Amino acid sequence: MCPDLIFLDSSTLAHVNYTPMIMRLSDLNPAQHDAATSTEGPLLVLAGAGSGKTRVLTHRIAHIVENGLASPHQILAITFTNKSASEMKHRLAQLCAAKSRAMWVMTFHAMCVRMLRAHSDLIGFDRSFTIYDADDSKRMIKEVMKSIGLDEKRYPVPGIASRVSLAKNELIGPAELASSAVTPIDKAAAKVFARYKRRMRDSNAMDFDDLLVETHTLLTSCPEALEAYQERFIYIMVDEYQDTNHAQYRIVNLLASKRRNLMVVGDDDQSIYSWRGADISNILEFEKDYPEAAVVRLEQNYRSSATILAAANAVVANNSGRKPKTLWTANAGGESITRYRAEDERDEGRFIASEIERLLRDENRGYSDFAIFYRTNAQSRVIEDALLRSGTPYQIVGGTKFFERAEIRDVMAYLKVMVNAADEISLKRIINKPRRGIGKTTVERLEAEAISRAEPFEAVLRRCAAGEYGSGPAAKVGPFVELLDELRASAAATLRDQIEAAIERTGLIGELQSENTFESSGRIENIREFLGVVDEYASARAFSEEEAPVGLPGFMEWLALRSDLDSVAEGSETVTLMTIHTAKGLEFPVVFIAGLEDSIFPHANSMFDSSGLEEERRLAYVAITRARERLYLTHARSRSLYGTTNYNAPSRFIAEIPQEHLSGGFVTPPKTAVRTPVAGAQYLTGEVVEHKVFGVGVIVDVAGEKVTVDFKGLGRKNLLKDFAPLRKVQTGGSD
DNA sequence: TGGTTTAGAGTTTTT
DNA sequence: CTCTAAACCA
Repeated sequence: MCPDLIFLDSSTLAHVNYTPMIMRLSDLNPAQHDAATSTEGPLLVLAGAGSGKTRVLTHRIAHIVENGLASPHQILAITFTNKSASEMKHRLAQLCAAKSRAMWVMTFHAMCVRMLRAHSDLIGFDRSFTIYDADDSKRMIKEVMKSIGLDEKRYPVPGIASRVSLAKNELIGPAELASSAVTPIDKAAAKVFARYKRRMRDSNAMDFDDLLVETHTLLTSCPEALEAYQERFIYIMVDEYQDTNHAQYRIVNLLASKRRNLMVVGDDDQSIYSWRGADISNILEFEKDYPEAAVVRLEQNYRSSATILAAANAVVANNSGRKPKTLWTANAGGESITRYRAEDERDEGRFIASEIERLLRDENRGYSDFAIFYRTNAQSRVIEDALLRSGTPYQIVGGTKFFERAEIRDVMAYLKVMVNAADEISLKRIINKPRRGIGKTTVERLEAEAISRAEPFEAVLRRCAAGEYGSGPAAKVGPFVELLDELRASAAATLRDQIEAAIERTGLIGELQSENTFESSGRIENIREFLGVVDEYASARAFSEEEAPVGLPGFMEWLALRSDLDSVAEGSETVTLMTIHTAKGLEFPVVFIAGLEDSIFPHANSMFDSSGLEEERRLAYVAITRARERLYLTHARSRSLYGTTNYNAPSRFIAEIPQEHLSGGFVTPPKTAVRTPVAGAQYLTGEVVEHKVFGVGVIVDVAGEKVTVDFKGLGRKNLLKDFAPLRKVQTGGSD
């Protein structure tokens, strides 16, 4: 997908000459070599940050194949992200060429989907089941709550959803959750869970958690299936083991229990997803589960300067219950860490922007050398603002997501309904999009009818279209049902043609065109961009496995399991902004960690219990260890958040770094760094402009100092008209 | 039914 | 402060 990316996380690249096509175990240090060649029996690899674990994993797999210990299709390597899966695949392709194709190198969820599709009949789902994302899942929970009369005010949907999700991650079912429920909200969650489960099954849909739960069910209730996989996978490897939840842990154990050639790689100090059900004890207690396990520690860090590593070590040393390990490096001491105490968050942004400009000049660096991390997304705004003022090109990773846009979700809902007629949530989403006069009351009546008849929603729609509920609704619903039939019957030469024709036929674009506003033209643009995603899929699929489903169902599966992170444009010369969670697994020469204040980082909600605080500390450890050469820690004396100003103490994590590694504290930013603003420009709504970072966009609104610009593919941005690096574009259209 | 207004909520989010 | 979603009115 992004060939340039292959080595991005290759922490070892700096010291080893990587030679494609030739596997050289001699390139590994003794511990790495040990981990790569200890193939028989269980193995726990404790891999510190930047210690070359991906390198070990790929060399180990290559070693297994080269020595004929197993053939490629008998190897299973599980990762957490698509990004690390594709990185590993690329590296394997270079190490052992075509043989890597038959291997299962994929995420947990992708593995589950593959198993579930192969055996869907055994677990009572149709092969064409839909994967619901968090938004679909929340809608379903909402519907369930409405149907049993639970008040959303008293029982907030996110609270119910997270309880259900955590239960699933623990492999706890509705009945068990009900029996352990004490508080009203827990009782409500258990009630919702039971019905949710039923409705999901009726809709032939699974959410992300269900993929794990159902796979576990499959493997425990169908011994033949389990045995087949146990026989097949001679060697199993799991990356980021510290982030496995209980369901994942059980699935791995089931698969590995026969041959016991299980290698898990992880770092307990980098466990930062416990709030999502990740269970750190899975790694801490691996040796209890597998008493015969060998343990290898990768303790040499190849990434960071000695100073940065010392700071990271010092911070994380304050946590208790860690696996004992000391990360060391042969790298030079390097620059001391710069601490900057800003007056407020604007000053903080200004400092970061000016330091970037200074290093760019004095150290001859490029923009892509820099990354800015923050604890919460809300912090990015002010930093963006400062970067815009200084004319620094940047990209935000995470943030507003293309696939969360309403118009994209609408298109996807149509496609889901085409694949899976039982998908009620998607059906309800599109029933009145574009507007066809089917309002809330009609939908509610049809829904009640569906429940009382115990029929699928679409069946009731067909009754309605046939006139069972009068001619008025029939006239509205009839054309919709016809549309569905047509979409499902459509045949086209290519997937792209099929989807393009479907979008056209739905009338979504037609409605947006008749709106004829700048916003609607942006939405049309987004829908067109969606077709680009189809092409992206086609090319991604072109050089991957043949076992995966093809056509529209294959595309929908790929869409459901992909993430926005996959499409991050890494080749571009920009500063990168992201949350610390997103930064895990990446590295940059220069790193800024912003907002190091108590109640921001550590976050107020996690500050007052020790497990929460320890996870925040691990987050700090992850953030610090992303830096190769230079590290900046910034905090602000005052910070306004949600309209109120707070005075936060500097983060306790700063105090945990030995003073000899810190410099500054009161660095004054040079004022000269701020670029001359392009003051005085007048913009009118509808004008086309070009932005240094965001590209071409249309002015949607002008209000005082601010202009709102709708950028192609990026959506709307509020910019300061006198500072933003904007330039008027002569032509009328933005194609 | 559909547009407008107002009320409330706002850590982190690999899939 | 700023975005989203439910209530409200035409």
